[in-house]
Amino acid sequence: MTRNPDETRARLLGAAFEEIHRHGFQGASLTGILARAEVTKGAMYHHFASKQELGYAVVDEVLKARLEAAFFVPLSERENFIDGLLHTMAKSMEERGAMLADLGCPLNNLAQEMSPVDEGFRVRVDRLFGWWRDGLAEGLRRAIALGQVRGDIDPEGVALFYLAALEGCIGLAKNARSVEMHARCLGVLAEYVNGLRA
Amino acid sequence: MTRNPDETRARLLGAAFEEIHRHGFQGASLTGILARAEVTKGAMYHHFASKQELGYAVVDEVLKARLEAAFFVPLSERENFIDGLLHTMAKSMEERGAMLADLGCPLNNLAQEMSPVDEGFRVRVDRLFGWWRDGLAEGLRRAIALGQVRGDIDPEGVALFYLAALEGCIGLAKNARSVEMHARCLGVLAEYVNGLRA
DNA sequence: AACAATACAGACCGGTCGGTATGTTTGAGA
DNA sequence: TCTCAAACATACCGACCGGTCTGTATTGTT
Repeated sequence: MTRNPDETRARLLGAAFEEIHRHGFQGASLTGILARAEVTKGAMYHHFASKQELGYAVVDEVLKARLEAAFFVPLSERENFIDGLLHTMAKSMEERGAMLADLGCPLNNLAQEMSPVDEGFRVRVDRLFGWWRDGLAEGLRRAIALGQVRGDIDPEGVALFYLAALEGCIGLAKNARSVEMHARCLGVLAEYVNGLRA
Repeated sequence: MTRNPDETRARLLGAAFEEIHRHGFQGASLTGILARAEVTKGAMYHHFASKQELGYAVVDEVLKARLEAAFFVPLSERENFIDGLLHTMAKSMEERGAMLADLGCPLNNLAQEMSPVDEGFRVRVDRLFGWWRDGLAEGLRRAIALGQVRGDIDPEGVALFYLAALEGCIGLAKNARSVEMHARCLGVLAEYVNGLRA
């Protein structure tokens, strides 16, 4: 058996991400994570000090990378900011719509479950939400300067509201197990976003 | 020791609600619930068949009553629907703002945690969300007929979006542990709601 | 080749979990 | 007053939890 510590670590992170996404952090058992990763307990405790530290690493590494791929990258694929924003919504809908309606947003799931329970999770998730929000607000500010977006709006407030609405749509759709509800909710959000154009 | 089965049951429901609100259903231990309720395990298993059934009863009874008190009642305290809606937001903000920014919305917490894990919870929570959404949509339809709200909107879609945004605001504020963020997010939502006026 | 240090493997541990079995007390109806 | 079901109380159970411990195999270093 050839060894590959980096791959072992990556497999643990991937398996932990999926188990946590499905069962929540508290509901995810170490045994389940290890089985999915096909890694033994000894290996896992060699790479991570505890289940908690493994969870933290999932936020810092896996969730961060996913957020970048799902938001920042597609956003930059359009010249116009509003077009870019609508593009991120459409793309995530077609690429991960079923998954989102089924299991919800991994980041927000963790936020809702862990923020009252574990400060370490709360801070880490808050960092990612802050990054996301700042990206939105900054984009809005630039778009206002470029005359793409109305100048009478508060960029920070709208960024916050957009994020809230987006996560809310995913959350409701997840509870209803309905991609159709997800699409419908995003449709109204898209109207709101279009209403921001100058 | 005088006996009072109804009160015992009510105490169990109340304690379960609070423990679940703080730790989530999976994270809430029976022991903790029993300690808070000052009720023994025997008494609890006399009134409820399992922890799951206790949780179901919390949704069907406690959460339902709270939703009625927090939404349907204040909504009907204003003639104009938009005024009523803003009134529910203001009232819940001032009466439960700290609690919401701390622990979030009990109904949505349960939705996010349990819907992928337990179909019984999912269905029950979905029932309450449906009730809420229908109340909003029906109110919007009547308000349109009364000329209070623009006629070019889709009542069901807006109702869904409003609910999503509201829950999203609470969720983000909870993760940030910030009543100020909660207020700010609700402020933008209030602008949106005001924009619905005819 | 010798030696560490790293990377695992897996048995084992104490504790807590939800749940049960059995016994006792209480109070309403006959 | 007697009876019996309802309303509790408590000791206990097996399962599973996260975590540890000891041992072993692999790999880079000298």
